[in-house]
Amino acid sequence: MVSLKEELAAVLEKAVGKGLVKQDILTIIEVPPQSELGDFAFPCFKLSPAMKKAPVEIAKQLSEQIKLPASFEKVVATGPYLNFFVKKSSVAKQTLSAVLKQKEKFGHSNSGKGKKVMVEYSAPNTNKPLHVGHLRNDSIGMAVSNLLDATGHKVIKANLVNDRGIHICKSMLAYEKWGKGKKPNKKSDHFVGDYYVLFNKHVKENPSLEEEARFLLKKWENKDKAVHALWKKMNKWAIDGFKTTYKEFGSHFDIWFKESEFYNQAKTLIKDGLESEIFYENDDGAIVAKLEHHKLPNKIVQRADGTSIYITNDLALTKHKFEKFKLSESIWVVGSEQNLYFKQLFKIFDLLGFKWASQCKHLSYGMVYLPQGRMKSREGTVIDADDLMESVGALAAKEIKKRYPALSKAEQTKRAKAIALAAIKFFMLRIDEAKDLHFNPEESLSFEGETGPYLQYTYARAKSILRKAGKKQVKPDYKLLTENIEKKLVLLIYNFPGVVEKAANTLEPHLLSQHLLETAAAFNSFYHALQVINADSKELVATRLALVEATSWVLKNGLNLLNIQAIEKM
RNA sequence: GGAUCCGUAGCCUAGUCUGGAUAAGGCAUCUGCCUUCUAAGCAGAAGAUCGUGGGUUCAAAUCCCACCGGAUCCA
Repeated sequence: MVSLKEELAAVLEKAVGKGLVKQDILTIIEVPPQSELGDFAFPCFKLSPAMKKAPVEIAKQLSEQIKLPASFEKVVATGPYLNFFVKKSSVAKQTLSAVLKQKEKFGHSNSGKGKKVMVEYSAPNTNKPLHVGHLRNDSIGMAVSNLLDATGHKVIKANLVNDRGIHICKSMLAYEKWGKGKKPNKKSDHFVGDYYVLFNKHVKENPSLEEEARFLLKKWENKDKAVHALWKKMNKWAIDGFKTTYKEFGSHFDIWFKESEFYNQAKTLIKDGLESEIFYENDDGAIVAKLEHHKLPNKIVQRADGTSIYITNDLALTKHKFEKFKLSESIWVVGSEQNLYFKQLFKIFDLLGFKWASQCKHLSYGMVYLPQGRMKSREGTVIDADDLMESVGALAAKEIKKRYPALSKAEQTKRAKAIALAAIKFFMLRIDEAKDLHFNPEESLSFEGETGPYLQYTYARAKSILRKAGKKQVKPDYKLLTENIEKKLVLLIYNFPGVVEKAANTLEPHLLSQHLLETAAAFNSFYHALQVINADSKELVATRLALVEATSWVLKNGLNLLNIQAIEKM
């Protein structure tokens, strides 16, 4: 389907002649600030020098000469702008009939033409439970995966568990000292996390605990049997706990990697790097990647004692990813504090000559802050993921009870869960991924205004109309959609696939979030201004029902792409 | 010390990549609207030196430079 914009650009190219080609014109065409002005606009300033005329006159002249494209009904010169109006009925027919035919899920999974992409997200540490930061990470990771999937790519969702290192040793040490033999008496990842907090509490009085933890890590390095047994036991507790949280939140993974499995697996890479003089050996024996000529600080890739650090494991894991899974692209959903790290990592891949180096992308997102500042898990000042879901769920349940006291307990719980998750996820996905997010547990999660529940509510309203209307007897007549608000809705529905495409290409789910808010707002205005079931004629009822159905389809599919459930009743 | 990101009404954000018409929403405040399809909604009022200063341009929230403030990372 040729887009309206392209149709317009083709005609403008002919009318304007020389200077500008279609590609230029496409970037110049814009949407006027008020819909009354028109649906598309062409500012004539750029033509002024070549035509040696004032933009206002050019607009006037073009408005008289131009031959309108088939989908357009009117062109008006407003000052220096050429404003075009689309033919409502034909766009409505085109858009709505196309949407209504697509009863199924939006998009075309695995069309075969797309890329094979791995999206790595979440990346928990096994010394503590998941917190709001992970929820932002997971929300973005899932949304991006869904967007890529819907736009024809094969997506592999991966979770890299950071299951080794000094942080785990701290939890292990505290457990050895103050919890030895105890079994989890609460959610098992929380049980493990408590010992991490306990360690950090005691280390203030007793700094030698740091030394003991390092000693434990040494023993782990040396494959001490008892230490490995404890490590495995506590990691299992942690990961079992994560799995419950993921299930509740709706995070899915196709594959799990563990950092420990790639620990010290980069020996060949290190050797190659040394031979090709991309790496060099420091005086103390540490291996360093020479990046200073590439406007980056040098990066240690292996410690003086020969042990791996995080980047060493990433070197090995990434090579494994691309080779084993034959990826065309790999995306890391990781916080912005790692921006430099990923620049260095990708530059090292590039220098080592991996041709997939250019297909590595860091989807950087802003940090989540609490009113008291940065979260510090060592001090326990974090918003726990499980606690948050539970408290928002309780809040949602209260709201439901207020509205529908007679509703069954089971239905109440079901709805409360869906609404709470929508509130949390949409809060994470509404804003630009790159921006830091200041999270205030008391104020941040509302069910009103620009929220997930608002979108769910709008969907439920639309579905309610469709339920009450029953079966249509008459065919829609798209010429009957004459109101401005109807036209606005049609154009928003029309734009939905394009927005999804762009959000997928730029890895910016918030573009979709914003579009859904606009669509919902337009639908609610429509809902209040005009009657559907009680409209003047049978034909108008049928036509508006088609509009309602198409809107509900956009909302449902849009929400699902954001990994948010659309609920039929609310 | 160096690098990167951010700064838009009391608060939270969209718009910045790709410059274009009166800077667009939400929260909070105020006024209306439930005997018509779900009021978690709608309509309206009020609220902005787009951090500051300079530059480029017919045109700057948007591009460039400097500075201020905040965050992050590196040493």
